[in-house]
Amino acid sequence: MQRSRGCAPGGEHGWAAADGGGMQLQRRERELVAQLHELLYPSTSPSRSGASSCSGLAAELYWEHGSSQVKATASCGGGKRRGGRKRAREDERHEEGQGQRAGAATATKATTRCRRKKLGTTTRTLVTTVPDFDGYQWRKYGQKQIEAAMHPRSYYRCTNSTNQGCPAKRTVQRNDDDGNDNGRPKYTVVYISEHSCKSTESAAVPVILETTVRADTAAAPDVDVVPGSSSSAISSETQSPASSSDLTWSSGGSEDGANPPPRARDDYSRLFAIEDECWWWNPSPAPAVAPALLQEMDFDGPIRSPVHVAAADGSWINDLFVNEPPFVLNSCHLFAL
DNA sequence: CCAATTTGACCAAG
DNA sequence: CTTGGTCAAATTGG
Repeated sequence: MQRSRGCAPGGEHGWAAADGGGMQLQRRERELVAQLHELLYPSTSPSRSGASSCSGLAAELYWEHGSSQVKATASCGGGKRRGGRKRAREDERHEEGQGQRAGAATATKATTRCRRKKLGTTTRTLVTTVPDFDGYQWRKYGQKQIEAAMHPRSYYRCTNSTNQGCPAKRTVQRNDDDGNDNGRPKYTVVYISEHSCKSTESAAVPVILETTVRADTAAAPDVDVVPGSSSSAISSETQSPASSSDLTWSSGGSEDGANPPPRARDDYSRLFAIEDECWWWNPSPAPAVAPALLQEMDFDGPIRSPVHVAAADGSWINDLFVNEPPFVLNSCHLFAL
């Protein structure tokens, strides 16, 4: 199984695909993201000065640890549609008889299949407007309409699951309540298990996610890491055009993140400055795409976010997901301390 | 032609 | 029984 056409990291949702030869862009993206990572969480490496902006990520990032209850909403298969059809399982059943039902044939499946969440697995929940942007490559293996949710839930697993047996999985659901009143649907992304795969060319660098996970050790000392007992959240007002450093952190058990944590907020407020602004990735004059126009885009599914990182010297290094048109939804500026 | 997505069936946990 | 998670054939885009 080779990925000659691999999509950009996490890019398998609908319209995200269709990369031409953006391998380089992709790589670049990873680098930038890695930088971002460092800027945000200089835990292991000394922080560097400089500013970065990651569009899309802007919106909101709620993190929860442990087996938290996800609210739902999804990434329907709105984008590109490839295939899908009925499966003649019934026929199989007939041929094989009942034996298969609970017997032999099931054996193989039974071993691999793991219904529901395992108790031991780690789960992290993220609420964002750009569910695709996590630096990993995922392969969709299912979609399900959840009862309580308006939108279906998409199931992804790491593309290296087969190669390296990476257990990492994730589900993406579009929130129904957050509404599109502002053209930016949010998605709840639940990450199950951690990546055991080595990031090769096809696999992007573990970005924000991993970092955030480590919030317990370095990034957010305040945050309790006990699974299910705490959660941290970053939220930003994506609508206010100039609401920079409008962040809300929550470390309580509330899923909404209503409790403004102690100092975490302070620290991160300085790190984050989110603005509802659009950046064009191309240094060269890009088509004047009105921000407003962007909001009108109809996102049926998760979107991949472009990355904009500022160089230390002040110049902007813009990077966009491969094959993406020169525009972004919004951006978040990250200012390193 | 290959590989990723779609999508309904399957099936175990609650 | 209900519901959510997974499988895998079919399908299609590149």
